Amino acid sequence: MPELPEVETVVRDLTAADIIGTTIIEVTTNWPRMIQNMSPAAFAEALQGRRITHLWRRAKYIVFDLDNATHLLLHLRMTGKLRLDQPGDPLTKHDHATFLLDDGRCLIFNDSRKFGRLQIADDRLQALSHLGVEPLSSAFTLAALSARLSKSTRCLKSLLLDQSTIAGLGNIYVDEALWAAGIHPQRRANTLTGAELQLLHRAIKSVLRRGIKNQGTTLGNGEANFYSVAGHRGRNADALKVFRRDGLPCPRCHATIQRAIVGQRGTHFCATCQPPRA
DNA sequence: AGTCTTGTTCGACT
DNA sequence: CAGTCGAACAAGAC
Repeated sequence: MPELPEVETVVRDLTAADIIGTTIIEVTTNWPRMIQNMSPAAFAEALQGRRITHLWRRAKYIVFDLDNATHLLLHLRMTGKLRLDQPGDPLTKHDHATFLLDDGRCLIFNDSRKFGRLQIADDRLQALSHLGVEPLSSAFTLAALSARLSKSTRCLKSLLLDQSTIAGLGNIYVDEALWAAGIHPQRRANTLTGAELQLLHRAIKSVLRRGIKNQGTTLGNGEANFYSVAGHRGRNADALKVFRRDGLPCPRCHATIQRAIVGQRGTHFCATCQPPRA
């Protein structure tokens, strides 16, 4: 599933494909609910003739800055994918939006589960204001993490998945970070010790940086998996220590990795390295 | 055929 | 009221 490292990989691939500087000529969509706050006709009209001036990521959002100071926000949710087609390439199943560019290429948004969302924002700061701190930015300090966690009685994993706390973590990287830090996912957030907060702070940055370096995590071969712009797979699956490895030995202590449902999400951990209580 | 999965939003509960 | 929790969304994988 696209989390921060996967979305960052998509943005880098689009940038490398020289999408910045192109102009959107024509827009088609076929699933009205994927466009937020706007009719499909208004959405197409807002984009046609607009030049893409910059491209960047905030949390799991892809942001296209446009030449009239508006922004196209795209969230891939669980199964959204982008690809760049050459003229004449056929559409495929689950292609839900097309953006014809002035160089003849076509940016295609494909999403088998239709959970992905597109949005036009006049004010990007307001549109993204619900998001918490960017975990690879200088604002993500140990003090910032400690302040947020110490104010909550919530189960730690649920709080880390909350995008208004730390923006960009998802199920894979939360499980990996908690294993790296040696902290049980069901600990209450405000019960972490100073030493545990420091371990978690380092672990979050570490697993995300490694995910980006490996160009994202692609598990299995189904279409629900992550594929970046050129259709290439991420290499980070080999770096995972616990995610979807239940029943296999823990890489650190060789105890069997457990799976449980925490906050309605499949959760993988080592009960020996990550004891229930500190 | 039925269950599970996933990120985010929204409504309900405490 | 604020914080927390769980249902809902959609459709492929198994």
